[in-house]
Amino acid sequence: MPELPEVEFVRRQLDPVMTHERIADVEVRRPDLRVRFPRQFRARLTGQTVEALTRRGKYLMADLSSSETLLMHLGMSGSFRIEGPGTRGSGLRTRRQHDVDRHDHVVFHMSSGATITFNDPRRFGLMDLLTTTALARHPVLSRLGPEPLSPQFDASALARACKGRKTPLKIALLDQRVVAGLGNIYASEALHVAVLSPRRRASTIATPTGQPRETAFRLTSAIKQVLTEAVDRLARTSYRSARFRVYDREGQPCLRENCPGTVRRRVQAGRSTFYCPVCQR
DNA sequence: ATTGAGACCTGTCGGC
DNA sequence: TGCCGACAGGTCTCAA
Repeated sequence: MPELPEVEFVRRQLDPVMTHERIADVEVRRPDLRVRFPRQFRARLTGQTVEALTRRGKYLMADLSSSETLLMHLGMSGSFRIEGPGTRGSGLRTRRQHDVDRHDHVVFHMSSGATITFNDPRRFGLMDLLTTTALARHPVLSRLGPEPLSPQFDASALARACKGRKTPLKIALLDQRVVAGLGNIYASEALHVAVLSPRRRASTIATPTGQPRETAFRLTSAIKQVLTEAVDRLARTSYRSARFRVYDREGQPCLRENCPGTVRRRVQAGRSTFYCPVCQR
């Protein structure tokens, strides 16, 4: 479920229970997530204070007093449950106690008494513990593209990253080295806002020398708009209830003013893309 | 160097 | 009801 807006939402949920708080203990119930847990995971975390909880793309990073960093990724199905002092348990509890427990892989016991549980049925998530140098050299993190909501992400940056790429534009947007944090939903959404076809070559938004064309400006602001809206909506309405422009709306009318098109689904690189073949060019 | 296909793992949903 | 395939919001690896 998690793309940048959802990960940012999770970060904001965790921040008050983690930042400036001490980790009293950690239970690892199942260490075989996408990446096997590092050695001494529990020992290296226990007793540490979380100094800051930040996000980069879809990654969460807890800076520890030991100056190591706890790196976390939610994969496809990861979530955190916060319980204990100062919190009201999450609705998950009532639903499926059994499945919830079955996929609880890591439990952080904070010295405040709060408990933070990482649950991930598909186990595509990851947790890792990295020194400052290892973090800077991390093969994925060090190559992440700009944060889409930062000033560093502009039409020039996007055009440069897309220059010469023959991949369909939608696929380029999913490449975290182009821009960090877009996923399958918001890539489709942004392309619809920008009125650009997901099928056109990525290189077409740049000139041969990598200068941004008008389409690059449109796409950049569409990405910012779509992500900002989603972050704001989550902040107001605590999860779900999302209404997308095209995602999962196959066969339904295009919502663009005066567009007679019908939303279509097509598979690109093994993933569903939703778009309006009439207005998106 | 790019790019597509398959793999990873579990759950859910619709059709027969 | 039960079985089966298709599909799910992410990423990695491997072969062409």
